[in-house]
Amino acid sequence: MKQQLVFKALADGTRRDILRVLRSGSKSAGELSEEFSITKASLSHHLALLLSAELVRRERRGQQLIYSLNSSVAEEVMAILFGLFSHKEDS
Amino acid sequence: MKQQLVFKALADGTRRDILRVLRSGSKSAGELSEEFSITKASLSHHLALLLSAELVRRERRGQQLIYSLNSSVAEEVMAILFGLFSHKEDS
DNA sequence: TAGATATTTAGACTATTATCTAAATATCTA
DNA sequence: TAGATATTTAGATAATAGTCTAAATATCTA
Repeated sequence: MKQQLVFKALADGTRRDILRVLRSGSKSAGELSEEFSITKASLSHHLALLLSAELVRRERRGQQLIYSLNSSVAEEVMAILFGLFSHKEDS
Repeated sequence: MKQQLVFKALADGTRRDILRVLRSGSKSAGELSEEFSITKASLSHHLALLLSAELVRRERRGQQLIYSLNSSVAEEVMAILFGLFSHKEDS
């Protein structure tokens, strides 16, 4: 996991919102775009960043590209946060 | 806690490094600056962002300003990540 | 209180990022 | 295969962010 990519990806509110929307189930790019007031092109840009951070997965279903959460990376992020904030002598 | 401030603060590698350095104990701005190759002014800028996100605390000791971790915010961040990545029907 | 030390603030510059429109690519179906 | 649909990519633009130097502020001490 590339730490810098993950934290940059999480830094944007729209991208965090995308993750929240995907909590209720996988969605195509088009379905996702209905939830946001930005253009499909901008949304695609955000999805590309989430993908490169491996926070979401993508698979093609016919003409559609379906996006879904990749929860395993969340666990890694939390492990890093534990590392950032736990005092050294504590553990 | 202001989510946007926290995630923006964590998005920069230097700031994450500052948090890591502070794991081994509180440090003054000057002591911190010895660990980094940027100017004191730039470091001060990063510390201001970490402060505004409440990821660190600051107290004055004479001429020095001492910075230390604020671990409780880390727990909040992790709770948010759980929220972002856990599937809705799971819980 | 004057000078030294510690740190921040102000202002400028450059790089990165979020957004848009227009064009390109991929897939399906008649 | 032509046209329609779904999505991404390219290129441009405006806002944001990281860094620097120089100046300002706060505290200590002789």
